[in-house]
Amino acid sequence: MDKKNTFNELRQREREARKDVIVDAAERVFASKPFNRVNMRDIAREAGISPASIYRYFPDQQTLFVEAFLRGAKEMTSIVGDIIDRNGELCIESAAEQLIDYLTVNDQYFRMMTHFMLDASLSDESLERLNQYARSIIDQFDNLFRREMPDSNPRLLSHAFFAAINGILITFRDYPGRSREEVSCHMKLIGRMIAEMFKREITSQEQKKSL
Amino acid sequence: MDKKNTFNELRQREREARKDVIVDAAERVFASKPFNRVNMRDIAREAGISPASIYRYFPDQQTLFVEAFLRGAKEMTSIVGDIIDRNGELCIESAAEQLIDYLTVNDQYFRMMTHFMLDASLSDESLERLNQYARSIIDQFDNLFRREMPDSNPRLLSHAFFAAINGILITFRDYPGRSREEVSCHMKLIGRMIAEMFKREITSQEQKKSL
DNA sequence: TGTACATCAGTGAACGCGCGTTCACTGATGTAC
DNA sequence: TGTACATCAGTGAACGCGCGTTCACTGATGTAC
Repeated sequence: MDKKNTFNELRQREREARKDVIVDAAERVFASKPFNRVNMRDIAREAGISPASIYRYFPDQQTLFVEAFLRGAKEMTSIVGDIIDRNGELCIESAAEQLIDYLTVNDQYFRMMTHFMLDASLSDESLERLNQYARSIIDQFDNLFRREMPDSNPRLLSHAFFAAINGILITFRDYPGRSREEVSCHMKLIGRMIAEMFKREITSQEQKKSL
Repeated sequence: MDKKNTFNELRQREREARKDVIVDAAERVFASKPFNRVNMRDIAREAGISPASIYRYFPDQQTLFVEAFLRGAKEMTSIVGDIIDRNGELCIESAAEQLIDYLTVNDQYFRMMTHFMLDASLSDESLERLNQYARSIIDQFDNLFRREMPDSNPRLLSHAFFAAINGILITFRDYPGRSREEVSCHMKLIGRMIAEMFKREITSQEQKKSL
């Protein structure tokens, strides 16, 4: 009985490992071409298996895509966390700048996120997983703001900041007739500007409280 | 010779009128279902013609879609202009709020805009037309800001404001588990908050200048 | 140790659907003589 | 006024492609007796 369990566990683990191979392949494909042109055959080719095999591990495309997104997104979260921690001295400007920088260079996940936000008709489960993720990102921003205004609820600020950063990336991403470098520079400029406004907002809120 | 010209002109005008019928139909379809599920057969049905007929007036789908977008977008521009003019007393907050309101209710064009910004691989001509449009919208924001800070260049502020509004709409549009009403309310709250920050930014810039 | 059977990974080929677009054709209207 | 011809709108049907997904099958490995 004991043995049987270990056997099953092993087999289960192997199965998970093979699932991972597919998700890894998916991530690589997403990194290599625009999200909306990635298909199952691409991923199968990258993983070195037949398209049909994918369906042994994932019920449908959407589930795989969300899985791959969340995998990469976890890295994104931790980097966002690092950026925020590294800027301990109320340097919201530099946090904004670094965030924009990171999301410009590694834009696959950002693209996927916007896709899920705008076009996708997701299953309830996928939706729930994605929302959980969005919340975890916004939590990070909470940390950023709470350091500067303890005993306040920074949730609204976090929402606004998150939305503003999203807006900058989406709006200027494909700025026509500019090099990638120039666009990035412009986005960071705007980002810094908005971050300054948030900083001022915080000090103003703190002043009000101390009255 | 004279007669011939008038004849040709007439025919040309009739042709334009029929083109309009198609664009009108397209607009109605876009209003009735999510942008990414609209197809040529839908539009043909709505216009009461066969799909093949559309190709007598438009070389391809993209051209028609951009045409339809720009048609509706013109209305959007003029409404944005009205909102800005109506809020002559530096009421950026209320401008933001009304903008968000309008773009939430008439969300077709906003959806199309994000589509063009993110997914579309457009022809140079379409791209140019869309950029011209984006510039005209940003010009409107310039007007909003320039009233409060004459002799300054508000372009960066306009960019930032435009991006922030976009970000709010995209980020919270499909907020899970909330009614349309609640979502709209939340977006307007965030919008007002950000608008206040912009107001403070303006007065701060003006103070600096007067030193 | 051998045999019959179950389980599961993996696959090539095909299914099926959506959809942009084109083809070959009809019918109406204008034009030249 | 009639006739031959050109032009153009409009269309039903089909083409062609992409792509998610399923089918029917093979082959390997484990299990029961």
